[in-house]
Amino acid sequence: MSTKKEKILKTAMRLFVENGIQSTATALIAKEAGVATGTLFHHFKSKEDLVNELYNSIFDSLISYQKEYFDENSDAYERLRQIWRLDIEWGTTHVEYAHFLERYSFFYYASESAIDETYEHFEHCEKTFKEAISKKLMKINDLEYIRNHYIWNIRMNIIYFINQPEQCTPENIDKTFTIYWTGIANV
Amino acid sequence: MSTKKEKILKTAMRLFVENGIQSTATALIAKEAGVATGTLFHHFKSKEDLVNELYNSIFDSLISYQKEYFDENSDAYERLRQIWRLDIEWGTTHVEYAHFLERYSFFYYASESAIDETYEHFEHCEKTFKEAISKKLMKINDLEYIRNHYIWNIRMNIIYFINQPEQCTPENIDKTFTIYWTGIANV
DNA sequence: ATTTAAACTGACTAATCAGTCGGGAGATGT
DNA sequence: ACATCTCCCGACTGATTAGTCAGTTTAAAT
Repeated sequence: MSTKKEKILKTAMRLFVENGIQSTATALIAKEAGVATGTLFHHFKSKEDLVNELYNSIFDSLISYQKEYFDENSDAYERLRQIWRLDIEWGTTHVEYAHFLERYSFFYYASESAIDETYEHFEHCEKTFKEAISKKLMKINDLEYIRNHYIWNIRMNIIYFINQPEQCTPENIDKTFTIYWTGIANV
Repeated sequence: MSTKKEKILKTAMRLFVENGIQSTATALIAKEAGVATGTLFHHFKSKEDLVNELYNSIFDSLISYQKEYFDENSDAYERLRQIWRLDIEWGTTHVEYAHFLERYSFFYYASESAIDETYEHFEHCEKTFKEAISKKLMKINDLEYIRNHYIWNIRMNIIYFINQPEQCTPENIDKTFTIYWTGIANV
């Protein structure tokens, strides 16, 4: 990939996180990246295209991080605990990515569930949720609820740990999962 | 208040919720409200002014709803249970307001904690959180965490119940609070 | 050395935006 | 009858935006 394209992507992400996607002008991205506006539109056919390419690369980073460390051969509780930890680890070590995902999900905030769609592609999450439902492991057996509840709590914890990095220890991450699980688990 | 001003406020809220605050043009608000653009800027000195006036009126609605039913003379657990229920009741019976608050908090998304500031004025929440900390009622004794955890879970539940209105019964609202409390409560 | 294609440039355009302004309509007070 | 006020109008302005285009540079291929 050309150096200029990389610079555009990097600068765009920084500006999107700093000022929001809508309020970042393509001309500013080009200027701060040290290229002409024409160059930006040579590599990306539109601003939306640039935004989506950024999103896809970030989403790939998250997925590949998960895939690398995820162990399918464990029970539902352990799998949820793993994904929880991996998500928070990834978010707190890729701060700009995590912030971009928050921005992006709002950029495409059409319906209320759009925020969740960001994460919906995790089949291993969905599978685990469905197993939890069929085994009645949780106090509520609505997939929609379980999904939202899990994702929102992870997002909340990522933002918390980013803001309080000295609190971000394996023990504390595990503690937050215990809070989650103790609440949702049946009996 | 003049009829036209009311119409502008009502139309603006609808469009802000539908398409976002930034992507709603003042000219469109005026057109859909059936007034001239000059009339809009006669009643509001700027678009930001209009947005803030909307926010204040919605926030007042939430506060007065809380004040009406809130009982200060109960223990921390009971007070959190009350606020939880009142927030969700208010959100699910004022759907457009709830959505506007989500939009607004993102409109002013400067730092990551800006979303929380939406609710920060609830002194009765803060007081209860501090009591919970001093009495060690919760697994975590960081005010920042307790606040975020509580607010994010309420927001999540409001959006869930708005999307699944048939689930929105007093029993289910209480069930969601039990999930919250069972998780966060100490031992 | 010549051709070819991709990367790159930046002035430019058409559209859109928040906000202005000069004036009209109607009500109230004197 | 006159003055004054608020409400209201909509054409207009200046700034900003995403995206274009005609032409230049660079580098690899023949």
